[in-house]
Amino acid sequence: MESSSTHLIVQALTKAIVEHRLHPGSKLAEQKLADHFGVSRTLVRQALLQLSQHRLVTLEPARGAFVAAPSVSEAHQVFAVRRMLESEMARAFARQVTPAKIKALKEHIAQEKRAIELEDAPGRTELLGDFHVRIAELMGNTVLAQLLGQLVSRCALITLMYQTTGAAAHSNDEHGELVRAFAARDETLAVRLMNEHLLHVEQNLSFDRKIPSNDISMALS
Amino acid sequence: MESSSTHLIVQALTKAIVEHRLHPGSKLAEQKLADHFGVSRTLVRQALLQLSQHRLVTLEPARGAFVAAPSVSEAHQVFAVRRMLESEMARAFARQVTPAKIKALKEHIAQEKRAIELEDAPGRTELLGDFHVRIAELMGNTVLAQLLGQLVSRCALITLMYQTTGAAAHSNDEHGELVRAFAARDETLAVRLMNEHLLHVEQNLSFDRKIPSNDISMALS
DNA sequence: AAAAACAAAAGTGTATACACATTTACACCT
DNA sequence: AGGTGTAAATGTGTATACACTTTTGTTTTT
Repeated sequence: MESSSTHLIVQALTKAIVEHRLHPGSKLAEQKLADHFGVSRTLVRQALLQLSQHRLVTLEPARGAFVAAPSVSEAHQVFAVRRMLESEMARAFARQVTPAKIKALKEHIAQEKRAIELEDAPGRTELLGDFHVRIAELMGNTVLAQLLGQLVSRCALITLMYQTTGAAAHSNDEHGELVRAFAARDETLAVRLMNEHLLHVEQNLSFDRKIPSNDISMALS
Repeated sequence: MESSSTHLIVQALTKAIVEHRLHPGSKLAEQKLADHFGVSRTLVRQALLQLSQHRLVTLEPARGAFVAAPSVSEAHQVFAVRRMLESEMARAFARQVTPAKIKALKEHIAQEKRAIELEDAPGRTELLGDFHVRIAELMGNTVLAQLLGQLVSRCALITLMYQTTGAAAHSNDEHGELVRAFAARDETLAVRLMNEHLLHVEQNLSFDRKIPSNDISMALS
């Protein structure tokens, strides 16, 4: 089993949704997607099914697939889960940190900074999210990394891509502080900083936004 | 979209896998399953795709679907994630506990005890796992509840159904202690107990087991 | 007799076909 | 004019068909 064509479609749609090129609520018609990707509806349906499991797409019986539009309550729940999971992840990471890992994170933060300075909004959103996944990867826990990856994607759908450059810079700063706490092996501080960081990100969400409709072929370029 | 037939198949297979009626490594041939459920391969494939996302099934390209056989390393990673997530869940729950919630948990524990006394192995495994999911539900965080549900399923695939009655009774006792800590609103104790409880469950795993092959129609009754 | 090669069988991967539900458009009635 | 009912069109849900790959069993070769 497992066709890589399906995976390509999943990735393309995930990217488009997370980068807000496809807006929440947009209809994802199977035949249109099939034409666009040059495959049959079969593969598109497989992809949509996967995306619905990732909660990036909602499926309505006999009506079709739509880009997910998480409720405010769901958004808060996702962030609550991230705080539970990631504050303890920070503790575990602080316990097993090495110079090489610190270096890797510092390099990641430098990349973030570059994307922010270039006002590359999609790039910086992805990088700011990946920072958290990267920590899990550096811990060698792929289960955690994958789980967190999904949560971060969901948050990206929630977070505004048009997050102010200021807010992005703030996140970047907090990542820096966090790494300093890791380097000092200060568990307690790392836990506190991670918690506060995620609270700040959540607070910066603006939950009052119009959802413009959108054309599939435009969004996928 | 969304056919409930597919969901029925997913549930039936999940139950069979979690209860170890289908053993890790068993081949899940599409046509055989299709015949058994009286549907076409299309729906079976959808179900298998979903199960592979839940990590209860692995898909090998052009070879087919097999009941997942998590490695020892993966098992430890899953438990590590559960400890991170659930210790903080315990803290949050202790903060927002009410008499009604305590009552609900006590009733659940009574059910566990009954299943253990009746030596109902599948029933007790499910109930012992559901205790953790129930806490998330009582917190009103459905995101957390669903996530935890998947992690618990994965653990059930890992845990032995033939877990000794003694180990099951031990888990049941620890659930009771945990609820007492909740009732006393003792955050710190609740966190510690949850951590220790999950460590005990993990330690009781026996990682050296033969995997007998199995017939699909037998297992699904 | 063991190994290699080949043919048949079984099974997966993708496309297409068709039944049914939903949406849309238009004519009809009030 | 506005609302209602009906028919066409559009789209989803499931089954089936067919190409291609893997497996299996048999024959051939050394």
